[in-house]
Formats: sequence, structure tokens, C-alpha cells
Amino acid sequence: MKFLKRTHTCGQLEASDNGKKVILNGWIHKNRDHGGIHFINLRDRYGIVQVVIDQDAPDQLKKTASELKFEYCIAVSGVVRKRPAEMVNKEMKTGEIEIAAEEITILSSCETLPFMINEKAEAREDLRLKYRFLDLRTEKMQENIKLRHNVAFAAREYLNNLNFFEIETPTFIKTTPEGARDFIVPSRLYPGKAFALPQSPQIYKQLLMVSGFDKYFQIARCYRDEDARGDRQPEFTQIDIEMSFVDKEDILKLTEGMMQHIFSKTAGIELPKEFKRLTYHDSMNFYGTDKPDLRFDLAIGDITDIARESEFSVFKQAAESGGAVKFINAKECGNFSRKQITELEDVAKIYKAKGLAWIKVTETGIDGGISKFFKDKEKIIIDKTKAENGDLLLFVADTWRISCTSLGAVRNKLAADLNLVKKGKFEFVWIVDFPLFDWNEDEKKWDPAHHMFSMPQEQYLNTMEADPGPVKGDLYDLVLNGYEIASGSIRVHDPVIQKRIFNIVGFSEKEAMDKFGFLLDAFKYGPPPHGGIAPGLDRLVMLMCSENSIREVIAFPKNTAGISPLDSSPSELSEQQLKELHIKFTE
RNA sequence: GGGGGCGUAGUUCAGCUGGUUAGAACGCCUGCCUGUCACGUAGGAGGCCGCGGGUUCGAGUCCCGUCGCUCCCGCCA
Repeated sequence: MKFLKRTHTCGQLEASDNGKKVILNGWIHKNRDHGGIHFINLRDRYGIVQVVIDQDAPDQLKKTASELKFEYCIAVSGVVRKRPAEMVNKEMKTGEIEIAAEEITILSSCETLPFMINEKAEAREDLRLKYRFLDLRTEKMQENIKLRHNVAFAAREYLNNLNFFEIETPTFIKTTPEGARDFIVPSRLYPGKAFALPQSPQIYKQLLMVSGFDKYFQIARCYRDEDARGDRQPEFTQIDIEMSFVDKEDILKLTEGMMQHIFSKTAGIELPKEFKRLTYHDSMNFYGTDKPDLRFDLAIGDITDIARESEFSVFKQAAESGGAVKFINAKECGNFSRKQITELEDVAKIYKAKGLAWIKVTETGIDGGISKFFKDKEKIIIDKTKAENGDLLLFVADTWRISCTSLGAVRNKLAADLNLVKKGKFEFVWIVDFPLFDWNEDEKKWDPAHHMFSMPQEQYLNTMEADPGPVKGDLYDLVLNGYEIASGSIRVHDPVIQKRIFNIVGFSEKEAMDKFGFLLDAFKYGPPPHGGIAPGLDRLVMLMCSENSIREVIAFPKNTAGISPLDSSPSELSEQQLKELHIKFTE
């Protein structure tokens, strides 16, 4: 097909191009027909430029121009000319010039739009997703997708410079029993059998270490058949990394370097040389979560000791039964209404707190809420909480875990309500020293806290079986602004240690061989010490774009029900397909 | 599996303690307009108030159910 093919893009022309004859291709972004003179804003991926059809233009040109509507795809040939000084638009990158049109051809027309592309008001999300191809035309989505590309490219650039190989691993693999539910692909050739889609390239990247590819990465699609969230999709993308002959510090340093490179290259932001670190215990204890948002303080404190001596039975009981009484000092929130406190309490209750006790601090001491139980301990309370006149103290008394997590949720809500979070701030923190085992009270056994291939820290190797509770692993999460954006560990490469871990969590040798035999087999052939990490590309880009949902940085996401509004998948299978796959749906 | 929020014109929303003909802005259609850039201007079309049931003289509004979207708990590296 022949058409007026562009010589330039809409975003690139400037005053120095004055007088050039150009051809532009793009979409009608705005259309301002004054009867005599007619302006069009023409848009492509690179920008927007004003096209003018002058009063004295030929009739044919004026006729074509009058037919143009929003989002028609057109070709314009014309001459670049400087705008008169008083007509310069300083808001526009191309605002110093305009294109005096000589010929316009309509490449394709556009029906009435389901929503406006050029308005600031956004359409509802389900509509945007149904017409995603239009939604992606908006400036915001174009910027988000562009940044996503830049981030992925910068990651590749950084890792390539350090001699990493990008290696693809299979996406039809064996189903794994641990972790999230697998997406399943039934086998046509082998009735009753199925592939699974990988939750991550975990096992394959470890095999690559055995193969001697000591620096591997892959921008890998991962699949998990679990309910979606704002920051969780059934399919998502990780910058998957694995290295041999390294320890924890090497991986942390590499990741910090990669983040610094990405932020510097794509956003011009210089991150600190080293990121903060918190142990898992301290993170839970002070922030009530393993993914704390450190853009604000509001740390959680402990008054279990005082509570034990108090007359307030709820506190006393929690303290005496091995629980904890935790507090947050909400600075300058002493003016909070009953309703505001109740809203905070509702948040605490979602995380299983039975209530949220409070005390207001005044000029004269403590007041309101549960203060009457603590009149004799007024000084100690004020001292311990570092409270000042006008502060609001919020307490939860429960198990240590519930006290912390519920106050952690209150902490986040307070920060949101008080507007403590500044945009454009990036607070990284490593969470380290995760426990390896969790006590399963229902089944009276130890469960793996994460997966079973993470290395216990050396100091626990002798006592691991005797006392699994305190055992910490060489696991690490990278947290940014309250989101977990990377997770990794040093892996077990010693079959003896691996066997001991299987034993502790009650995983039989037979079971282990059945599920992971090929990995355990590989480890018989000289596996190197190795470890890795997997930053989530979607979440990282989401945060860099100041978005609240990874759907805003994925070109074609699913909705929260796991459905694609664009193609209406998942969809029914034909009888023929079911027959070939040897499967039958029961409902 | 559970809880919260939302569902009114093509779009974004307003619509009070139930009251007669359901509104606005943008978009759309027909005109007018030589410098706009959120162009202006005159007129017009466009609504199963998500769906079903109930209360009532009367329901967009109240109640019950249901569906859809969204946020969260559970689940999930």
C-alpha cells in the first residue's frame, strides 16, 4: 500500500526545522476548527505537534480537514513554520512551531470512542481494560510502558556488563507441590498427565549453576494460580538472577548496584550506596510487617512490662500469657475524634486485634480512653512512649504477632490519613535473617517458612534438629516503599544438609525424590555453592511510576477476578479440544 | 471462602430525610466563527438509574436477593 510516509515524528520538530517540508503520520489528538482557520493537534508516540490549515488553503484540503474527528489516523504533508511570537505555546515541546498543511490524507477513520483519550479524567478500569488498545494511547500509559522498557533494558545492560548470560528456561515444566497453585497444561500425547507453568524459573536456574553458567539472569514470566491483587497478577515478570561462588553479601551488593543503575539511567535518581537493613524480627517488631514502608517513622513500641503490672485486665492478661502489649505514638493526633479512632480500630480488627485502646496526652498528663487504669503509672507511660502534649497513644494487647501486625496496619493508615508519604521518595530496605521453619500448631509439626532450598545460617547447623524455631536462613527480601520488590536466598547445595531440612519438615526421601529428584540428582555431580534473587519488574516499575497497581504498568493485564476483559479469557473449550486432551469438566 | 466500597446519558459524576418532567460537564449531531491550544458560540439527539423481587399512594433514593467491578483478609515470593 502506498501512502504519505512520515519523514519525521510529531515530537521531534523544533524552531531550527523552520521551512522544512515534512510528512507526518499520527492520530488526531485535538481538533479546533475555527471556520476560517483550522488547528489540529497531531499525536504519535513521540509527541504532539500543531497542524494548521490556513484560511487560504485549497478547498480540497479544507474539505478533508473538516471531515477529521478524534483519533482518525492521518498523514499530513506540509511546511514547518515558526509560530508568531505571541502564539508560542510554552506548555508544548513543539510549541514554537507548527505545520502549515499542504495535503492531508485519512489513513483510517475512528468510530465514536468509548472514552476520551485526551481527557484527564480516566474511564473506569474495566472499560479501560476492555479497550486496552485505546487506553494504551493515553499519555500516562505511553509513559508507563516506556519506563518499563527502559527499566528492563537497564537491568539487561547492567547484568550484561557484569558478564551475566541471559538464558531462557522452559515454561512447560513439572508441577511442584510447594508454594502457590500451579497453572496446568494438560498433555495431548499422554492421557492423564499435564505440564505446569512455572511459578518461577527456580529449579532450572539452579540446574544452570550446576552446569557452570555461574552468572545467569532472565527476564522471566512467572505464573501463579492465586487470587489477584493490586500488586499481584496471575502472570507477572521477574528479573530472575542466580550466581555461583557467592555469599549473601555478594547478592545484596549486586542487587543494590542494579537498582542504582536502573534508577540513575531511567529516572536520573541517585540511590544511596548501601541500602538499610532490618532483621525479619525487627521489621515485624517495629513496623508490624515484613515489608515496611520507611518513608515515614511511626515505629511500634512495647509496654508489655508496664502492662503486666497494670490493673487493666486486657493488658495484664496479654502480658502474663506470653503475648505483648504494643503501641504507636501518633504524634499530634490528640485531636482525633472518636470516629477517627474507631476507623483505626476497624483496621486493627482486620488483622485480628480484638480492639484498639487509646490514651490522649494533655498538658496535665494522660486523659480519655483507658487512661483511668494508668493514673498511677502516668509518668512511666509518658516516659516510655516519649509522648508529648497533643499526642495520641494507640495500643494493642494480644499475641506478639497480632499486636505487631495489627498496629502495622494502623501505622500505614495513619500515614495515609496524615499525608506523611511524600511522592517521589524511594526508601529501600533489606529484610534479612528470616526464620527457616514455622511451627504448625494444627498439625504439631514444623513447616518450611519459605521453600526448602534455602541455606540455614552457619551458627544453627549443629542445633537445627534439636531446636528448629530460632534457625535463621540466608534469605533476603528487598522492600521498597512498603512493597516486596525482590526475594532471594543462598541455596542448599549440600545433599546432607538438604536431607536434614527435609527431615525436619517431615518430607520423606521418597517424596523428595519424586518431586525434586532431578534437582537432587544434579546435586550429586559437583554443584557449586550458589544463590540468587528475583526482583519483580512489575512492582518496581509500578513504584517508579507512582502507581498503585501493577495493572498500570502491564500492557495487557488480567482484572482482579483473573479474567482478561479484552479477549474474555479464560474461555470454554470445544468438545474436540477436550477429547484430544482426554479431559472432562465436571461443571 | 470472607469483609468493605462502587454500579445513574457514550464518558466522568451530581441527585438531601422517598414526591410529580432524572441533571451537569465532556463527547456526539446540525449551524456560525481567521490564531486557537480545555477555542468560542447557537441549537439538538441521547437514560430498562446493573438485574430480580419487596415495602409504599409513590422508589434512582428504603429493604432482600443477585450479577459485575474494585480494595482488603485468607491464599500468595
